[in-house]
Amino acid sequence: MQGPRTVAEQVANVLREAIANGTIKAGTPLRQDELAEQFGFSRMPIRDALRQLEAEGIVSIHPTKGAQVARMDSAEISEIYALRELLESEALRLSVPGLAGAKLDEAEQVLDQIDAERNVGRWGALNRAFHLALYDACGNHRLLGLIEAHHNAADRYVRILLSNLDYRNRSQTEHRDLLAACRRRDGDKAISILRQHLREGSETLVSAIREDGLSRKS
Amino acid sequence: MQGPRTVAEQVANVLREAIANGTIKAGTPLRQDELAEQFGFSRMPIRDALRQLEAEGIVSIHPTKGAQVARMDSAEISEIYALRELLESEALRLSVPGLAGAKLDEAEQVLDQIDAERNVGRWGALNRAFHLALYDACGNHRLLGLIEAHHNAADRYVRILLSNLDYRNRSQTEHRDLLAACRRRDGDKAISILRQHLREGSETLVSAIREDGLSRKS
DNA sequence: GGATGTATACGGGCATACTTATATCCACAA
DNA sequence: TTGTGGATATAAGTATGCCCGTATACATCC
Repeated sequence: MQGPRTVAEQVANVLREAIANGTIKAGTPLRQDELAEQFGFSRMPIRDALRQLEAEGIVSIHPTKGAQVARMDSAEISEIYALRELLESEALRLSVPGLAGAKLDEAEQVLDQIDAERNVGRWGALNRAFHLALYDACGNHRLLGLIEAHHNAADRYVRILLSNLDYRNRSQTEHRDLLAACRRRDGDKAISILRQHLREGSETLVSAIREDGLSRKS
Repeated sequence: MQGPRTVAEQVANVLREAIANGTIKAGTPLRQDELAEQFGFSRMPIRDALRQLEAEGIVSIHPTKGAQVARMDSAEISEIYALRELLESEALRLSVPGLAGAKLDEAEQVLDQIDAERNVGRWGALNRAFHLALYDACGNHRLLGLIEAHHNAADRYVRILLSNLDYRNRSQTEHRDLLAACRRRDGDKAISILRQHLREGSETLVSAIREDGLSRKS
C-alpha cells in the first residue's frame, strides 16, 4: 500500500479530510489560486484534485464560476441514507454467508477500538471500517466502491452524529447486535438491524441539521 | 438545456460516444498529446475530460502511465448488471405509484421509436430513455444519477446486445409488458419483469463476450 | 425611481513551457 | 548467454501566463 503518487492526490486527500472534519464548511468557495498558494503548488494539480472531489460528490463545480464545498440539505441527506440502506443491505446479504471468522474478529476489534478511542476525528474512519469489514465478502467490487463513495459523501455529517455521546452508545449497541447476527449467519436479522441502524442515523441527522440551520440552500 | 460549456465537456462527450459505439475499443491507450492534436486543443482540457470519464468508469488512469479505455471482463459486466437490478428495481418501486400518465405515454412513444429506428447507433440512447422515463418519479436524484452512470458504463456492451435482432425483439416484448404493468400500477409485477429483463440481458451479454474473447484482461 | 446598458474587476479555462518518472534498450560483466 | 546497470526516449505531471466569460457596480435613459 503505497502513498499518493501525485500532488493532485495528496491535495485531494487533505481537502477531503478537511471537509470531512468540518475545518472547511459547506458552501465555502474553493479558489484555485488561493489553494495553490496555501499548498505551495500551482493551480493545475489543485484543479485535478477538485475534479476528483467533484466526482466523489464532495465538491460542486460550476464552469467559469468555480468550486465550492457541496451543500447538502436534509433532503439530500435522506437520499444518501436511503441509498446506503439499499446498497449496504444488499452487500450484507451477499456477504454474510461467506464471511470468514477472521473478518468478524477484525470487525469486533474495530468496535473495541471505537469504545477506547478518545479522538473524535478517528471515529468516522473506524465506523466506516467496521461496516466495510462486514461487506468484505460480498464479491461485488463496484458495490463496495459505491458504498465507500457514499460514506465519503456523508462523512462530515456522520461525524456530527458521532460527536453525540447518546447516539454513539446506541450505535455501538446496534453494531454489536449486528455483529452477533453475522456470527450466527442470520442474514435476515442482520439486515433488519442494519436498516434500523441507518434509519435512526438518518432521522437523528436530519433533525439535527434542521435545527442547526445547516440546510440553507445555495 | 444548453450545450457543453467547456472544451473539456465537448471532448468528454465525443470520447464517450466513440467508446460507446465501438469506434475506440477497450484497452486502447488514450494519449494526451495524440488526442490534443486530433481535437485541435491543448492537453489540459483533454486531461480534464479523461478525469471526467474515469469518474464515470469508462476510462482507467494510472498515474504517470496514462489512460486507457477501461477493460471489462464478464465478471465486471455481471457486477454492473447486478447493480442495475438492485438500483433500478428500487427506482421502479419508488416511482410507479407517482408515475404521471404523460410520462407513461412518453415511454410508450420511445418504444415506438425503437421499433421504427433503423440506425443502430440510436438504439442505446432510446433504450436508456425508456428506462429512465419509468424511474422519473422515484424522487431520489442520486439514485437516478447512479442508474445513469451504470448505463453509461455498460453502454458499449448494451449496444452489442441491441445489434442482435433476436434479443431486440424479446427486449421490446418485455418493455411493453413492463409498461403495461406500470400503467396498472402493479409495482411488484413491474419489478419482476424488470429483473427478468435485466437477467436475460446479463446472461446474453456474458456468453456473447465469453465467446467473442472480448474479456481478455489487461 | 426602476430598469436597462456599460465598464471594470475577479476568477476560471486553455495554451505553452518545463520537470520528473517510467520504460526500453544497449552495453558490459559474470 | 544471461543478468544487471545505466543512458535515453517517451509521456505524464506541474508551473506559469494569457484570454475570455461572468458578475458587480455605476451610470444613463425611460
